[in-house]
Amino acid sequence: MGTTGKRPILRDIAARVGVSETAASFALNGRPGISDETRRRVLEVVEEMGWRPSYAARVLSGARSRTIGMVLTRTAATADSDLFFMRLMTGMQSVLRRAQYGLLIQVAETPEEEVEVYRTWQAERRVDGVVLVDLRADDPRPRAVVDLDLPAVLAGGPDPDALVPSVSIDDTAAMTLVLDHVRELGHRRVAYVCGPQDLLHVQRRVEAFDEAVRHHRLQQGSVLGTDFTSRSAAAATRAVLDDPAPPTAIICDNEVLAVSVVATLRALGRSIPGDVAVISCEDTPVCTAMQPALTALHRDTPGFGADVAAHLLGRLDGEAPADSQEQTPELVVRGSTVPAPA
Amino acid sequence: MGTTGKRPILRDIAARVGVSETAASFALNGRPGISDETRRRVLEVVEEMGWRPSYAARVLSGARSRTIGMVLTRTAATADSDLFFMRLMTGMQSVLRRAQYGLLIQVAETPEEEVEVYRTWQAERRVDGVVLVDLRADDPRPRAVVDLDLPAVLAGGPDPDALVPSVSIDDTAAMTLVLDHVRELGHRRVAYVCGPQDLLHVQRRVEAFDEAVRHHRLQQGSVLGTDFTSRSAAAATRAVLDDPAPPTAIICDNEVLAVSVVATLRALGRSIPGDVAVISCEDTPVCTAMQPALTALHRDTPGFGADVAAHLLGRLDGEAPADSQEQTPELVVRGSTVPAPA
DNA sequence: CTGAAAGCGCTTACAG
DNA sequence: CTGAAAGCGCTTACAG
Repeated sequence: MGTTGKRPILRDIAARVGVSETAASFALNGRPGISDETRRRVLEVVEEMGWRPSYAARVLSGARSRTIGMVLTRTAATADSDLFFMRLMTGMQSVLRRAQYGLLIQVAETPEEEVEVYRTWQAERRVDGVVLVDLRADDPRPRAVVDLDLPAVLAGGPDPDALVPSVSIDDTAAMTLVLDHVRELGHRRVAYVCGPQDLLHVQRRVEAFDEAVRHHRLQQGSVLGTDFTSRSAAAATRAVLDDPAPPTAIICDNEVLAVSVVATLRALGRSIPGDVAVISCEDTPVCTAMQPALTALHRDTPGFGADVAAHLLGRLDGEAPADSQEQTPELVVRGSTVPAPA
Repeated sequence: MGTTGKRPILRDIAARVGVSETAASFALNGRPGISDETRRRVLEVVEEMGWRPSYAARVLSGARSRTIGMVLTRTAATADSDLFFMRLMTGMQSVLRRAQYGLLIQVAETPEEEVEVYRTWQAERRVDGVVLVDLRADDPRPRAVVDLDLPAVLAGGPDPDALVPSVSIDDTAAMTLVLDHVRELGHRRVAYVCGPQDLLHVQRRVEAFDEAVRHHRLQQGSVLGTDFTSRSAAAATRAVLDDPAPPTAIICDNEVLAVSVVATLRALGRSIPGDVAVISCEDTPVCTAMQPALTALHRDTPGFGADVAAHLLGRLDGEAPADSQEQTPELVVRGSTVPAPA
């Protein structure tokens, strides 16, 4: 038993004020033709009776659902991508909240299941738009949302087929930043421990890495694929250190990989950064807590989420689809590449 | 322009089949009084025309919203709690998805703002129930959801006022597990680096720790509060090691604190586990990637989320409110407390 | 400036 | 076994 009696409806408000339901509705929605006095009284009674519009009724009579959907397809889930999602969501919320939008979350197991969720959401008119993440090669999702007429924005693009507008991070520039730092320190043999290459953002980074290696004629530039697990990163590290000319710097796609690489190097008797420098392409609290702290690419993921949400809301308000670009992440140099002055 | 024409409504289905809208509705909702043949034809045409019920229309005519709400209040946000939330959400989804429920997420900045979100959700009939997390001392939320008549379940309880049923982890048993392990290894001086003590689950662990220290007459049992940041954990570690009889084992509330404690110990020239053993009360990929790997309390957070969701759905189906208890986390012993045999 | 009426797309008593 | 009608709680042309 709550303290609330029966929930008031608009009719109750109108009756209490002594006007028609139409008048009350107009007053609330700021439409013309209502005297200031009436408007004031309506708002007063609404406040007094604690009325709030029924969401379903509003949507049924044509209003937007004021909900954005996001599906997380948990293939290769990692702690690191979990962090990324949380930050993305938090950032999106900062914008959505102001616009009175909610965020509907669904977890799927395959891209096909994810597409099915979009189909349902659109058919039910349950969301106004969706945010796509982790695009892969030959991903069915952009085509699907276009066919469904479901407004969408890609968080981390671009979409190679240009079907869905995106908010992108310049992966090439980010990788260049890392390699410039490494080269300036004099390293000529560099390895890159990356994630699964069917992820387009991994692909872009690998291409940028390869390109830089060629351009600067580095002596070594191995790309070591992993499935984002510590185990695979450890195996990759052991393998590459067997090389007669092993790398003196190792770039890691994220923090979990970096922590594993560091541990493996130590187990093999290598010191950091003395023997091998290590860089993480993702900055998390663990990077600063380690000893030495990890040099890392730092990006403002909540800010990224905010931009993604703003972009999508803009589209819903009729803005033309357009790709936008985030600021390049910044490189935070720490002890894993440059020893602290004694 | 999608490939879809106009979205069909139930009337179109009924017309196509040649029955009344009522008949079509009854057929779809498995109500009696419809011939098998009619039912079959309705389902056939629904499939053929790709009809799905309008969410808003259904809710407006009395159906449940089939949505569960969860508000994250980001006071003292840490990477670790982000991981926890993601896993909780993922686990909840595994149950919600099967029940055709969605999860609506909102981020708030204060408990008061969180309560306001509940008020709005309930007034709009936007969710059927909510999941509460991170209860604090004198938390306004249990009272609020009760007053709002909003079904709720507390993830990680119990609620001291018993207003809201909970799914709990036995924090006392978990802490006992850790201390038993540490005592078996012969440690008599133990410190506990914990989170903010206004969090009830932290409070419960601290009490269990204190109790065990008294009961087993340990020589030292310092509780070191932190705000969950690496910085505060480092400071706490330095401080306690200045003690004339410093701890030989340090228990940490989570992985971020543990990583920081390990780094600080190393910086002070202490070896792990030789000089000091370290335990994390939260197991994440970083715990296994470190060298030595961290002994940690491992719990099945997705499973916990699944139980929480099932509990809430049960309440919505009329089950009596009841507290339930999760399995005690298990202790995974690794190199940070016991050196690997050479 | 305001009111009576229809409509959004379902569900569900109530008659037949 | 089936149909006509009312209702959920809003919004919005359309008359006055």
